[in-house]
Amino acid sequence: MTELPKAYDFREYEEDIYKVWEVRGYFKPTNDPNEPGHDPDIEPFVIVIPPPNVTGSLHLGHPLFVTLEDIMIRYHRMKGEPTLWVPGTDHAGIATQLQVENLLRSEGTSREALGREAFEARVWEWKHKYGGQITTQLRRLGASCDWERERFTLDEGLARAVREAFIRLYEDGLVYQGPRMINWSPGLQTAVSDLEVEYSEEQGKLYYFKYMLADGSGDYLPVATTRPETIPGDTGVAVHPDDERYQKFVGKKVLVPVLGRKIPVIADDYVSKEFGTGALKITPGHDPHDYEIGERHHLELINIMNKDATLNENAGKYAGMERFAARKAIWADMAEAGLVIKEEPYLMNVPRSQRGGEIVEPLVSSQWFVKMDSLAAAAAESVRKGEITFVPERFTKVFLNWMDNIQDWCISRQLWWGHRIPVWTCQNCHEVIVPREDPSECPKCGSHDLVQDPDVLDTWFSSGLWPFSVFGWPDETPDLKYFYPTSVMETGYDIIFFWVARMVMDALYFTKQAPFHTVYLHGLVRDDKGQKMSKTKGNVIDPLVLMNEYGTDALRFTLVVGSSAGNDQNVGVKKVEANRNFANKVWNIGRFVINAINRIEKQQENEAKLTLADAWIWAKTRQTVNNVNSLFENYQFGEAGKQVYEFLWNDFADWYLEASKRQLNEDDDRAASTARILAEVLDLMLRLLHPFTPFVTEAMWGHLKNACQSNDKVYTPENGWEEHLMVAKWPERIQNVSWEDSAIKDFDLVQELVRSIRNLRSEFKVEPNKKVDAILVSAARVDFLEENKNLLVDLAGLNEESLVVYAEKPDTEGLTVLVVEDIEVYLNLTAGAESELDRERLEKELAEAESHIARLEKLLSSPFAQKAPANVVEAEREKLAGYKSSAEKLRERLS
RNA sequence: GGGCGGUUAGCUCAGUUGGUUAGAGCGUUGCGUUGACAUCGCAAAGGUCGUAGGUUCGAGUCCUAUACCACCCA
Repeated sequence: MTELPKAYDFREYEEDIYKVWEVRGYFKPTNDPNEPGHDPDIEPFVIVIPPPNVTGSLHLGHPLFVTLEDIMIRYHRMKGEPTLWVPGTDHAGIATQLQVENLLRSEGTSREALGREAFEARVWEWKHKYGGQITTQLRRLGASCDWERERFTLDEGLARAVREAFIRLYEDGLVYQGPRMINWSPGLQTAVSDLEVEYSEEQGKLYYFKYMLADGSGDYLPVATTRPETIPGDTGVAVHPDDERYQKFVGKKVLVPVLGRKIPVIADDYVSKEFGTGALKITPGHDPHDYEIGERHHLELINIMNKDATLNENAGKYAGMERFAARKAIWADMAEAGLVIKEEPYLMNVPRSQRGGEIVEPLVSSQWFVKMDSLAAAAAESVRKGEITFVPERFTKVFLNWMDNIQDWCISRQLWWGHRIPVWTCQNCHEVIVPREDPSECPKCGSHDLVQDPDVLDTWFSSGLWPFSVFGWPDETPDLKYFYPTSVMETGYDIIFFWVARMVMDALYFTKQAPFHTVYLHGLVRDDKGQKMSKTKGNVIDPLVLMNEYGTDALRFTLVVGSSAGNDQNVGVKKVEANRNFANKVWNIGRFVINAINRIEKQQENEAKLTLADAWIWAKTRQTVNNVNSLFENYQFGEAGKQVYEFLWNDFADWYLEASKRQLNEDDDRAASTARILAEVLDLMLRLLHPFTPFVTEAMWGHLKNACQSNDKVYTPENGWEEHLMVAKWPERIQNVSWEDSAIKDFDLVQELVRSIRNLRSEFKVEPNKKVDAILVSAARVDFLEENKNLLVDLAGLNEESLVVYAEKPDTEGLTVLVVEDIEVYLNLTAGAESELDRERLEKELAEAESHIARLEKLLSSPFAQKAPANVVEAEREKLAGYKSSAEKLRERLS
């Protein structure tokens, strides 16, 4: 039997343990529908991974979601359910394309130079080279996913699903193409969806100028705008219908500055009388609100901008100028023409691209859209009916609010990396073909001159299908039949619209079922000061560095424990370090228990009556097991982990292990019984803790199992030892036994006595290893004290030989007293007895007791005594009695 | 403009059926090599639970108002 090292070294275990799990096939679901003997009636637990960006690098969000999902998966697996976690990655159209384009740039070439096909090949090459990185890192995190079912949003099967989905939507009239106002990203040269635009408040200017009447009267309408460069696109000026100032202008024509084009003045209640001058220039081609007003009033729509955000020929002399240069030029010309009134500083909402941050340009462009209203209505209904619930619950409202105000979704992207839109146009007869197989000729005219739409689909279009496409949809595969719908969708609240919403809509539409019954949303990870982590701030903590330094378990535990669902959390290195220490604590508890097991020589012959410590730790164990079960059922993983942590450290290690040391040296039956309790409690706790910190628990459990098996006199779990902890049985709730409450109450008293004695020793500067002579006095608790005086001897450092218990107070001359409820403890503290210090201490204690007595007497004479539940009142009465007897003893001593 | 979350110890945060002296980790202070653990142990200091009302026998927890911070939607 080799001695275990004093400290847990995660490097020794993590990699090997993960390999063993995988080789043993533990990541694969039991009751696999593709294997013989499959029982379709057993309900599986299934999670599909929120696929990380295939070229992305690991950040702290990954360990967070991996840990949460792994916790759920391991918990259900240990409960014996068929459990499947499908891993995979996302092709992330824009992000990936940009990365490869950067690479090409460094090679002095570009995607345009390569051409579409060569570029795509290049991206695949990149994907094969770096795509594995992220999944390797997920493995390091301990993710127990079924790697044989790993998918990629751009793999062949998913491409089929995407095409099928597109075609069905098209055939049902839910996908359409047409010119609409969209968000254009000039740098990326693609349309983006509304969700990919972020608005940031920035200091800008409000420009006031004159819209001269076309009748030559010299009268003008004062107008304010934040974007003078769009003036050439103006096709109207709007005022509020009730605005007396401007009513006389409505219906007249005004002249577009510099260009001199005549445009109408219209009345519309969209205009706010208070904003600016109360008159609004309308540019239907370059502002979403103006677009709507333009539609209402049939205003002309003029596009003045090129795709690269320079102005075009419709802007007259400004053609070719970049948008912000044009702003200056136009304003200068207007000033010269005497049209400028004033400028004032103005805080404006600037639309910026979520990726890259450049200013997005609203403009009209022909794109593909998904019609959302019916899809959204179905999704909202499903949630309202309770088919899908959110954790935390408050996101239900967020979700429904979005669904109720849905806009059509722009799904085409002018990129080369992604699912190509499966639409061909016959160049001969202009027939539009949306086929399931790539066409070679036009079904209408037979022409072979077919051209496919050059655009690709928004990545989220394929992500939305993920919960069923990963199982082979549209085919009715065994996996789809058995594992779909899935159970829980776990992801960050920041993609509730991007992803969760789309999944729900797609699933209801294509599979007629909600894709999962529960959505668990986690918060964002921030640095230890609550700042968003970003490379520019330099406050990014690399998870790999943390794992290398402190171990995976420490990182996992940190991210889950001490945070709650849906709330952001701050993570600092210190916390991870503290949890590394916890892993070490678990390890050393294990070493102690194993050592105890190894020293047992004789099997337990007679039932040893439980000691107070035994009864107490068992009661606490049961409480912990039951609490953790409830917490898991309510998705309160952080609190569950914390409870195990506190039990192991504060109850088991600090108290029971200490108490067990003597018991292990008593007679054979007692020793064997104690070792059994140690082993059983540790076994249970390792099981409870395993989903959180899978490595150290698996490692220690293996050692525990070995020790128990090589000394099977001691302990064997009810159902025997499983192969590995990962597939061991989860501890279900344990029934309460009658003696638990009194065991807890009694041990609490012991703890209080021990703490008081320790405090007093510390106050009187008694050497830690000095045994103190003591006398215990209590009329009512002689038996209790006799039975448990060993605990006081061991835990409080009393002198065993001289310790005596009395019912009646003997001569205690020269001894220092402390009082806990009706128990007096007289200690022989040579330095202290009868001193001023001692007196002061007793007076302080008396004062404290008296203040409690006053407080409780007041409480108990208030309506509380009648109205509060009996047990609550009783508890207060007992406290009062305790304080009263303490006070009495103290007063006696002081007199 | 609408909505949501937060405000608890020096710092970072827990605290889900309201139960009566409010918890943890880190930090601080003092003591410590008792064969599980110095990646540790024992102890100490430290909080009118943002503010003001209300409901209640009882409020960190429920309600109303309000301040500040953060976020989401428009």
